[in-house]
Amino acid sequence: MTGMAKIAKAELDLTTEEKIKEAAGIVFTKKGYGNARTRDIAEEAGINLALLNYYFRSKEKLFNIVMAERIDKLFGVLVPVLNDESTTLEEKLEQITGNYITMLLEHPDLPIFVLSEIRSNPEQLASRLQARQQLAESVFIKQLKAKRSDIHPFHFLMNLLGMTLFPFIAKPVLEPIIGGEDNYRMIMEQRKKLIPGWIKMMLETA
Amino acid sequence: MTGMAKIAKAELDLTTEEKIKEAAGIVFTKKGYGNARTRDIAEEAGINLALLNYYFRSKEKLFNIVMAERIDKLFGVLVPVLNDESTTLEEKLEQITGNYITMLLEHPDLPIFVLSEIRSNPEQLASRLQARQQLAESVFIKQLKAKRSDIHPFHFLMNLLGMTLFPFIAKPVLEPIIGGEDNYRMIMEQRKKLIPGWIKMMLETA
DNA sequence: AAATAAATTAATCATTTGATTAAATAATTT
DNA sequence: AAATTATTTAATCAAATGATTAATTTATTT
Repeated sequence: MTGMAKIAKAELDLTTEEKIKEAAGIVFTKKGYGNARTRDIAEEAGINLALLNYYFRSKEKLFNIVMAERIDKLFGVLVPVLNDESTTLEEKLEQITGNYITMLLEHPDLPIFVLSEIRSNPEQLASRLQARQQLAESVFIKQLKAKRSDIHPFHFLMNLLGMTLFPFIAKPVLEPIIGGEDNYRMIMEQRKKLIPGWIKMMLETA
Repeated sequence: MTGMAKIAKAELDLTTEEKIKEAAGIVFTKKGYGNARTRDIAEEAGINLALLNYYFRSKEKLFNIVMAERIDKLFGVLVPVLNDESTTLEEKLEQITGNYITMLLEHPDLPIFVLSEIRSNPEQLASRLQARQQLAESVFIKQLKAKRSDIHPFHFLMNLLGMTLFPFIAKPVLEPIIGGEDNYRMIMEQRKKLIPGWIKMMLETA
């Protein structure tokens, strides 16, 4: 009612459209496209179901918007680093691992969401990743080749991403085994330094 | 019509129940529970839709049977090796990587299927993995601790599984980048020897 | 062979679910 | 303020979908 409140409200609250998109992100990410109900999303957003279609036309269109954002988020950590001419290979390793682990501790089910939706709908989504040539000719790959010409550079990329992302992909299985959220987080923090070290080791040892 | 044909048919063909289970495995694995239609499964199996419910009562019961089999298949590669008192740590590394890669080249979407269904339904499924204590006290973990007491043994487990499983989880993204199925398979065959070597390196280098 | 049980099918049901409509309310423009 | 446009809601629709039923065919038992 007061000016204060008005301003606070304007800053804190999201528009209806944003609320729906936020809710859709939560529900789609948790349940996947097929298991998500538009009614779940409407409820999560605290809006009437019809509004979802008013703003986004259909479940599929809403999903595509959410998915595009998630793909950007997941690959946005990687792509800029890969083509940075100004950093060494070692710096790139540290950046990629550090950036990913920091981001994924906040959004742990991002990788499994993106990858499992790509699997269940390869035509639509895999095409959106025009990484192809882009990655193969990246600075990062060239740096790897220069360091170890005897082993295909993709091996090291797989190792880096596997060691970094897999613990999040398998989190529902690993976390209880490790002994809860705090231990899990601690282990992941340790890996920010450990993984780049291990990759360097692989690159240097004959 | 001939005796020959009869015998061949009896040996090659599956019972209706088995056909449905096979088809359910294919459809559920490709699409996930939510995106799979019981009609898809019936069609894949070449049977009438009603037969699915005649044999399995419901989509959910059928899914649980398929999922239990898949969980067994995915963890069956790991668990027996982990508790083998008769093999060295190094032998275990080779067995786990070799067994997994061989199996996953035939069933590449097994890990993402199991892990993404666990994510979208943690209560039901995560409980089925009573690995907890079992894994933490396994021979494998003890051998890791004995070799490197300064680093939590789960780090090495994550590395082993991450490097081995992640390339399959991300296959839809990686395979096109690598340059098709043949190249992908070749890289994976190389990793059977490379991964155990890298893990040994991590364990030995100070 | 007759009777009984098991397997299969076509048709249908009931619910869920994505989407729409028409009316009501709120905001903006004239 | 009146008119217009944008937003929101309750009610409803139509299609998809999991499941069932009753009848038919096939296999097994008596």
